[in-house]
Amino acid sequence: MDRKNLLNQFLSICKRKDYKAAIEFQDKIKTLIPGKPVGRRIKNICGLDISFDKGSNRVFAAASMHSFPDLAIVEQKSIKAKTEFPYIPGLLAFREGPAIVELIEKVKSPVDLFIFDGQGIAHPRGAGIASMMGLLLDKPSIGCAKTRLIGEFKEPQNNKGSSADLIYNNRIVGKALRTRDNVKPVFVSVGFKIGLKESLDIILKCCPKYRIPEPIREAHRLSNKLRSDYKR
DNA sequence: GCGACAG
DNA sequence: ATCTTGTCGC
Repeated sequence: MDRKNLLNQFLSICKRKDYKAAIEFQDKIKTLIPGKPVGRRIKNICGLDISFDKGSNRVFAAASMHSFPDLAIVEQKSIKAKTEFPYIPGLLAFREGPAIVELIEKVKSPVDLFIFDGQGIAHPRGAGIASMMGLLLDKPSIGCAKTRLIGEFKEPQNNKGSSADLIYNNRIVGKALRTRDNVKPVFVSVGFKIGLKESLDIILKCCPKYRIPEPIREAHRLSNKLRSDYKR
């Protein structure tokens, strides 16, 4: 089963809203996750996020490309799309994935790394949205969620840069990372083809001023802007 | 059965 | 996630 087939299979499941197949798909691909880390130097980081329209199935996906480590905006793209899948904890990728795939086709700059607003391997089946999309798009990726999905952790120290292990099934699946002094930590986990230590380092460097990494924060702004502009 | 539960 | 005003704190 090559990448193209996996992607088509994934999109089919999303369209059919096949919850059972979705879970089986995650169990099947988790053997390919997190993949072997790519040592290549990271120059361009792409943050991704989606905003939703309250009463419809419309979604607004945005990508914000930043040079690294200076974090300058290199390119930004956003699209309007539709989603069939509802939000179900553990199956987020099936709701947001199709729009992400469509969006990525419009991004022209070379991507070295994706940062997703959600979990990587810190997931019940080791297949959070960052891991799944990293695999399907064949790009290194990091999961950076605002809240926890699974696992236990001890509160990290209150200063920026402090972190604590996120433990699940007796394994370290990620870290609760303080990206600013005295703010709630974010949950960082390996997505695809990158190590945890490097992930933490990168996320921290993407937060020179705010709790949320600049690429994701910017993508979030973009998707919300597209939504508000659309409603007029 | 009960509680938890990314966005 | 989205719906929303004021409000507490650096």
